[in-house]
Amino acid sequence: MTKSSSKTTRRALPKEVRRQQLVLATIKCIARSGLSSTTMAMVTQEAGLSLGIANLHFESKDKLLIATLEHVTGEYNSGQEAILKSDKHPSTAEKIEALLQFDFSPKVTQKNKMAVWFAFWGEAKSRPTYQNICANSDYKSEDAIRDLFQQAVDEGGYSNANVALLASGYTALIDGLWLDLLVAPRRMNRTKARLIARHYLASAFPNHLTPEPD
Amino acid sequence: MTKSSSKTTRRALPKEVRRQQLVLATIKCIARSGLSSTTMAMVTQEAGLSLGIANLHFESKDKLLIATLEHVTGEYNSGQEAILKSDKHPSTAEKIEALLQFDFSPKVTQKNKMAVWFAFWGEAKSRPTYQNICANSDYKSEDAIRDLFQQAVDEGGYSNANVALLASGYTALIDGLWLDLLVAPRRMNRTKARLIARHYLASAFPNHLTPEPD
Amino acid sequence: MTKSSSKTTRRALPKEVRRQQLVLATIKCIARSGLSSTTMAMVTQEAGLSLGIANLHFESKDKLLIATLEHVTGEYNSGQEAILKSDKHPSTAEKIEALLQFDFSPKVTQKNKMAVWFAFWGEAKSRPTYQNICANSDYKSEDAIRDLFQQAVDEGGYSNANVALLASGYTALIDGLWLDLLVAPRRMNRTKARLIARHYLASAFPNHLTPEPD
Amino acid sequence: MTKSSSKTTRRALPKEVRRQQLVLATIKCIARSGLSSTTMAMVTQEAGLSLGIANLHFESKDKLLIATLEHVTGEYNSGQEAILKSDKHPSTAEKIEALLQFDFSPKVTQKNKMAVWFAFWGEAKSRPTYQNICANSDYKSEDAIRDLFQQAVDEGGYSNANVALLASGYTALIDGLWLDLLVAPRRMNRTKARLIARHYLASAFPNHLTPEPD
DNA sequence: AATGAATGAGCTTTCATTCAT
DNA sequence: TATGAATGAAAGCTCATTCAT
Repeated sequence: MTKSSSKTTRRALPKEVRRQQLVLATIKCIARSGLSSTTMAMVTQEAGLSLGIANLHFESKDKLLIATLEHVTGEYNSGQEAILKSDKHPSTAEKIEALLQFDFSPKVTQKNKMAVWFAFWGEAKSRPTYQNICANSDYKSEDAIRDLFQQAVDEGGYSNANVALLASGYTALIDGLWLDLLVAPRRMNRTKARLIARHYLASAFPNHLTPEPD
Repeated sequence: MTKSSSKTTRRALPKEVRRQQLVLATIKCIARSGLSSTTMAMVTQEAGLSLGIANLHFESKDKLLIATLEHVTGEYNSGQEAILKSDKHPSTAEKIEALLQFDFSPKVTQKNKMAVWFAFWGEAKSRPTYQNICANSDYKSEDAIRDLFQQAVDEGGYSNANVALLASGYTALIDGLWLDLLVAPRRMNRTKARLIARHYLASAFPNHLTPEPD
Repeated sequence: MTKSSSKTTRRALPKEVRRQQLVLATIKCIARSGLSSTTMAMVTQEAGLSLGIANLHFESKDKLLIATLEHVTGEYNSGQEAILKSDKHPSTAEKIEALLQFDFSPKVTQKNKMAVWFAFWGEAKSRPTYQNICANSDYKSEDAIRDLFQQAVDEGGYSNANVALLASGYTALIDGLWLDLLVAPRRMNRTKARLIARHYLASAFPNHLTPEPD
Repeated sequence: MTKSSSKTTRRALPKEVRRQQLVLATIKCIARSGLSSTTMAMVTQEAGLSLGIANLHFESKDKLLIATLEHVTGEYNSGQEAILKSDKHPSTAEKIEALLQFDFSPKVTQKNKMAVWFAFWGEAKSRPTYQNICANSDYKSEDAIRDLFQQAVDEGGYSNANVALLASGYTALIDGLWLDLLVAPRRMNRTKARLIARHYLASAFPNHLTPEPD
């Protein structure tokens, strides 16, 4: 199972490659064993590297974990940003639709990634650093969504819509759906989750979105 | 306070009292330090008891943690059940209103309790025992909510409403709002969260609930 | 060699006894292996105890080492003080003689103790804590010696004697002789060292002391 | 500066130059951080060289440390020898005076050098190699001093002087004074130390030296 | 039923050494 | 010669668990 089975040579690789390698291994380990049970030995073995290397590239376990959290949140935020700015979805309606697809795409709702996400959230209360990273990611995402919703409101003439509240609500709903996807997979699945989210948006922006997918 | 006051009489109670004492101390410790940093020494000190006592009453740390999780989920589930069955809220509309009040009451959204909740959720993926307890609590709650929503639908003539979906959606939204309450307190507060949840319900059951509180 | 071979029972002993046990084991280990090569495992094994116990009683290796240094310096200082205050040596001349005996007594010039002494001196430059303890012990000793010398001067009419200089000189000479005893045992021995110190004192206080022992 | 300047010509020198560079860096590091905390990375960085180079030129850390100790002791011994053999100080009295100046010259009592000296002495008990180097240096120095003292005795008619004892005593006194200079700088300084040493010599060789400097 | 000193497996971290470049 | 990324043994420390009292 150990990634690189070619134990043959000890090859020096660019710093960024090693860091990436270790972060990915960390994600796997957290998903498999949980945050608190993940050890440096586990991570480095998963990466097919030696024990000492993680401290060489990250100085400490804590910094490796933070880098891992930042990787996951960063990936989400930039993915979301890419969609909202993309020319592929010129209209607001298309953007909302694309956001919905993105939020429940296999990449985003990958069990490994979500497990990492929630593992850190679980520790966030007692770890200001985690808390900040999580909160900032949330704020960023919510801000982007609010801008999008504002456009929809401007276009659609939804008279007394509270954009801020809608954005917060959508963000919370997404978080909750992910949680159920992870924790109660027997009752929740991607399709169902996406449908619930769609209903939420359709009820707010009926001119942009139908409650049922076409 | 630490020791049983009367030397002469020893009741059968103490056993359950000790367990309670330890569970409450565990909640405080998890909220303060996180799940992984909570030690037996911490918990017993917080409870004002001796180190050995936790093992005496719970056999192992793991069992104490499980008892703690069960305490928190049980408290929520029975609180919810009490409301839905109570004679104080005879009508469906009143029950929905009461549920909303309950889900964002100070007792339920207490930081300590929520921190415990999410701490375990964070580890759930890699810990089947936690996963089961969390999922079962969720299922139980969702079932109760679905029954309530079914009543509303039966009464209100909401033609093509998907009750299961609404219940899942409401449950997810609540979870997500709690998460934001804990993780992004700068942007989310109880009043706002309750309003978002109310909007969600009002849009599904317009005859039972207004989007804005009276 | 492990001290207590009776691995039989794990018996709780008074805190002070355990600390003493560990400090004595530390002295042996430092003497045998040097300061930097002394490990917690070594010390606890030497004491016939378990690995964890040192941290239980001293919190950290550093604190154990400091306690060890304090033990050694404290022992010397209190031994010296006992002599200078004792009624067994009423006259100044007798006190000087007793000091000389003490400074080269088997107990004080025990290889183990001296090894510890110098091990810490060697690290003192870069470790303020060690430096302070060593310096304070030195100052204390030198002060006591200066008082004694002052008495001798007052009695003996040594006209232009510089008491402070003599005390500093004697202290330095003692330190240097100990060093040679430890480092160059082929050329230095207790008898020779004591003779050198005696000459030093006799040359300063000819009325109190003869250059050769009687 | 780090690299040999001329690409074209490579001299035989560099090898010795590199060793020198590393030894000097080691001295600085030991003085700054202590013997046990000095790492290869530290030393090579201090020298402005790459990590691997120390092993290239010294095979192991231990050999580098030994070379460093030899450098420091060698420097002292050859400095002392130079004085005692020099034509600049033809008379015995002048030689004694010069020795005194040398032993407390800034170069010899440089904090860095003394720190190294005592760092190794501290480990000597448990490290035969260090012990030998230190002892041999001491012996060499003491022998040279004994020869000088013998001359003084021959010239000065100091009837029943024990030259060996005096030489050992002087050596010990010097060591002790250095120690105090390093460890208790608040009470000892070069001038005071030199005065104490001078008194010691003056009391043995009154015809060659006055107790107070001219 | 209660205590807390004692245990030791298991963790993170350090760092001398190696070796592909 | 020279480099510095990579290695992994060995260290200090933590803490769930045990058990004599």
